[in-house]
Amino acid sequence: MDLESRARAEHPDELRLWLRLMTCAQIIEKRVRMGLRFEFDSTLPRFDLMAQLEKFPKGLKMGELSKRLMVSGGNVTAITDQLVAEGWVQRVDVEGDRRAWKIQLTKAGRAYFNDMAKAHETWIVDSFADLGTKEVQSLYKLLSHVKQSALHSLEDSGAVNLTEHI
Amino acid sequence: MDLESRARAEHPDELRLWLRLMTCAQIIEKRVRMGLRFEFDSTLPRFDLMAQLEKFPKGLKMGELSKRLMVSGGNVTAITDQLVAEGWVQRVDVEGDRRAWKIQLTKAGRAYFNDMAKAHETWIVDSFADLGTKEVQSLYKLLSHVKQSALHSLEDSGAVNLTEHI
DNA sequence: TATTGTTATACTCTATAACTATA
DNA sequence: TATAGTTATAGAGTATAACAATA
Repeated sequence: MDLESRARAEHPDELRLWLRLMTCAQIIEKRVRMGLRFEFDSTLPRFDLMAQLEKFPKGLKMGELSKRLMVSGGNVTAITDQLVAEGWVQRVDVEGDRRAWKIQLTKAGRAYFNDMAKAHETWIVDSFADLGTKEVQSLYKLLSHVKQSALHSLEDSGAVNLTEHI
Repeated sequence: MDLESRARAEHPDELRLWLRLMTCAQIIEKRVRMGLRFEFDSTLPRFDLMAQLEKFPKGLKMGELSKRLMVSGGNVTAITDQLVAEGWVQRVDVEGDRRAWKIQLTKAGRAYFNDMAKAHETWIVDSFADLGTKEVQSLYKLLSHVKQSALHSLEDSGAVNLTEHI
C-alpha cells in the first residue's frame, strides 16, 4: 500500500461522520422546506434572509446579507425583490451613503416571520424529539468545534469573502 | 406568558442545535461544491448519484436511485442523462422487466469517481482537522441518533416515499 | 479608482403532470 | 389497472460579468 492509500485508509471516520452529518441536515431540511412550502408558500432561502433581518431590527445592507447568507449579491437582490414585492421587507436609505440601503422587515413581515418561526421551531423540536437534553447539549458543543474547524478549512481553500461575518 | 410562549421558551436548545448543524453542513458543502466544480467540472448531485452506484456495482434502478437520493424520478432521469452522455454511467437491461434497467458506472466512470472520491476525502478530513478521534466518534454516534429521530419526524409529516431506503 | 448594488444571462437542480411502454 | 421510466414544463436558486451610481 503506497503512502497515499495509507493516508486514505487512516481517515475513514471523518468521511462516515460527514455522510451522516449531511444526511441529518438533508432530512431535517426536507421537513422544513415542505412546511415552508405547503404551510407558508415560502422557501428556505427566503426564510433564512428574513431570519437575518429579524436578528437585526435596524436592518442589514445588501452586502452584509450576502456575506451572512453565503450567497452572491445578485442572488440577494433577487430574493429581496420578491420579498419587497410581497410586502415583507423594505429598502431604507442609508444616511451618508447614497449607494447603499438597509433592508428591514416591515411590520407585516415581522408578523409573517413570527408565524413561520413558531412552526419552524415545532418541526425542529420534533426532529430532535428522541434526544435527551444532555445529548442536545453535547452535540451543540461538538458542532461548535466542527464549525471552527470547517471555517478554517474553507478559508484556506480560497472562499475568504464568504466567511467574514458567520 | 401564555402556554404557547412557554412551550417555545422551553425549546431553544434544539433550535440552536439545528442552526449550528445546518451551518456546519453548509460550510463543508460549500467546500465540496467548490472542489467538484473547479477541480472536476462536476456537481454534488452528480457526485452523490455516482457514489450510490459505486456502492452497488451491480447497478441500481432509476426508482431505487430516486429513493436513495431523496429526489424525484424526473430529476434522476435528467442527471443520469448527463452522466450517460459524458460516458460515466450506462443503462443496462434488467432481465425479466423490459420497463426497467439498472444504472451502472462504466469503467471510465469508476476511475473518474475514484479520483473525485480521493479529493473529496481530503476536503472532508481537512474540514474536521481540529477534532480529535474521540470527538469524531462521539459525533458519529450522536448523529446516528439524530438521523433516526429526524427520519421518524419526516415520515410522520407525510414524506413516506422518500425515506424507505435510507 | 474603488465600492455598492442592480441587471442580464445562463445553468443546475427540483418537482409535477402527462405520457409511453410494459407488467 | 398498476408500475417503471421519460418527457415537457415551470420555477427557484445560484453564479458571473457587465453596468450605473456614488464614494
